[in-house]
Amino acid sequence: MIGEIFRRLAGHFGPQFWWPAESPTEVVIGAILTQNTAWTNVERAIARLRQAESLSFDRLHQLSEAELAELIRPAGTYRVKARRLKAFIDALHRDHGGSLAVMLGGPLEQARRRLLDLHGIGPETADAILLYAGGRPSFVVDAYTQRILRRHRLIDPPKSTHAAYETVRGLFHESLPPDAAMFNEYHALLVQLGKRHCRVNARCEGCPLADLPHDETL
DNA sequence: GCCCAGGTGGGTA
DNA sequence: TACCCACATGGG
Repeated sequence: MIGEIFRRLAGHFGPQFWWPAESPTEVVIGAILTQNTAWTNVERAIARLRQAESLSFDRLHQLSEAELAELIRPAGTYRVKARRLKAFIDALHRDHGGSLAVMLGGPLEQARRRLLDLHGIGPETADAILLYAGGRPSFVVDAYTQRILRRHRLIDPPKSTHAAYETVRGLFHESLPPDAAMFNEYHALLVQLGKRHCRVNARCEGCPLADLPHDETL
């Protein structure tokens, strides 16, 4: 069913060109800035960093946390995110010689664990960095994905937010070949579906999954 | 004015 | 472990 849903969404929406970042560095910054935040606000913050010629780990390493916070202010929760960005960059230099490729390399679950151990990197941010910055086949599960799968009764109601995340990620990993380009596209398609059709209590008219079993109240 | 957005961590029971 | 809340800007 996971594969069938992908085929339908890809046929219905077409290519997504998701995560329009110009570099892996920008992906990492965007991944942290977008936590619980609309992407338009992230774009403002990234534009300010670019304007200040600070869109690199080396430059961010030089900035004080307060200076960084001021630059990323349009992204919201900017003091929190400045601390999280600093924590990431500190670890990158301290533990991986400043190399993102080294940090994101090695066995996938070990690399993921290294990210999860950092302050401010939860499962979704870790998977977004692995997939979009590292090209690693680590499926990104967001709120849309969880609701879509619940709506179509492909997962049980979550016991906890953590268990729900890992359950959904595991379902995609066991149902699909470990293909980063496909994981990338699939996540983007699920976000499209979530925004366009699969909203809480929304009707399923026009939805490419409308003929599949579902519960519109979820 | 109110709710939400491509979450996470800390505190409390 | 399982909730509850702070974090904060900009758009609908």
